[in-house]
Amino acid sequence: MPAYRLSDAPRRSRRLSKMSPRKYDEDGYETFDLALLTARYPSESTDASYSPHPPCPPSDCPSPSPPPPNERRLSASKSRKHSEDHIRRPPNSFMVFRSDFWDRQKHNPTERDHREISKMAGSSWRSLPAHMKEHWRHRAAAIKAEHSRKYPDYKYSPNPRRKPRVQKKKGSRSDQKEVKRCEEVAERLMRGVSLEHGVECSTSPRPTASPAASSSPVEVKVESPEPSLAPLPIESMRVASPSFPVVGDHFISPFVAGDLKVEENMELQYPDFVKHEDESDSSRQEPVYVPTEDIPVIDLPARAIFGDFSFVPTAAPVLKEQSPCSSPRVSTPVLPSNHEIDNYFGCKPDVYNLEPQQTIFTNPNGYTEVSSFSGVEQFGYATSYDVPQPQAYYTQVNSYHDNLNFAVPPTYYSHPEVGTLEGDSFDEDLLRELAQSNASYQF
DNA sequence: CGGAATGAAAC
DNA sequence: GTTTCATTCCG
Repeated sequence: MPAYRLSDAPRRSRRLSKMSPRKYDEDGYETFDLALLTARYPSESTDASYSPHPPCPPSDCPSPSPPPPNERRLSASKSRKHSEDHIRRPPNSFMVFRSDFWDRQKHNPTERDHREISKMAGSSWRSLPAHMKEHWRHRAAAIKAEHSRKYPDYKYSPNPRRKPRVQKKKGSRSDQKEVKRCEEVAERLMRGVSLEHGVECSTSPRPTASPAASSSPVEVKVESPEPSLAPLPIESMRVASPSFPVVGDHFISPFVAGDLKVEENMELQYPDFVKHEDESDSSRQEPVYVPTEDIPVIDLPARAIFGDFSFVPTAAPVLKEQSPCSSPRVSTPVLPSNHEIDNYFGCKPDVYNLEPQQTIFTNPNGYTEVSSFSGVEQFGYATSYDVPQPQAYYTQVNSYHDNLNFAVPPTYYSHPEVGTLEGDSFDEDLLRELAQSNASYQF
């Protein structure tokens, strides 16, 4: 049974993240369709980078098996890696994080040397709040789950050990001082400190194989007016893209720009949303910090759990000016209108425009997610503010990653036993039956 | 192609 | 405990 609500604290509407869609260049990301339930993969990726494992419908794609053992044996790791049938390991949480870390900066990088990028990512990682690390672990777990689905026979089989005895020095994962300094730089990045002052973590000269080389310090260049890396006062913090800002425990999306004044007991909330077709609309209001208690408590029905999948029907919130919602096709949760949702949550919830092949599902960790398709962010991020049906809403509650509450049009409920609308196997009656047999599900 | 990070999985 | 390899791309 998936852990869903981790906290007993009241659910409050809060939206801390609205990252722009990201594309993953490599397998495991871009092709991460998690087509547990639905059929089609994207026809093609628009991304210039090519996935070595092109998308392919599960039905058409014989489940890949690991390369023949002998072939694996004789190839060097490099050629093996590049061989067509080599199946890469799923990335661990840090690798996913690092990819994201780079993704945020690559369009406007202050540092191009990936040895430094890695150092900064490492620093950021170590300073990441636990719940955010959990977020990345959860993403890695989902990627891994998809990897297993795609390659059921995959087994990690590293090359035979070549250097039996090159003992890495204890401190060689970086010299302690260097770590510290880099952490300071990374912290600035993480907090979204504007980089306009030329803060950079200039690398030590290229490290040689000699362990002594690792002791060369990281030089931190900070041009005036900031002479040092003294911690920034939070109240004057400037959040700028590209950044990965964290305020206290909270993740703030990079698109949040401007001076934010943050005080204790305040949390980020988006203002009443004004329809913007265009992100560059200058009238767009920035999110503001408000007292926590001012954020309306959300009282949502319990999550329905169907075996491996679960859904949270978002009941129509009680609004002052309640109006009928979009009409569901079957007896499913009544979806509030966009306007109602905006009012209710005090902000624009992220909206997913689900493609036919997309679906809502609960991943092995018990988190609700939207399956991905090519070129579009797969987890928890808005893909659009336009809301043609079908659509799904979610708001973030209590933390960045957990307690996602979805409202999904009935046609997009999916279940292994029920199927999805996409397939012909979608069985509304069975869905209804399952739903009714589950006391926690409320229509 | 090494390297820089962290972590999973295999020895 | 030690090694490889996941990501990324500059030097």
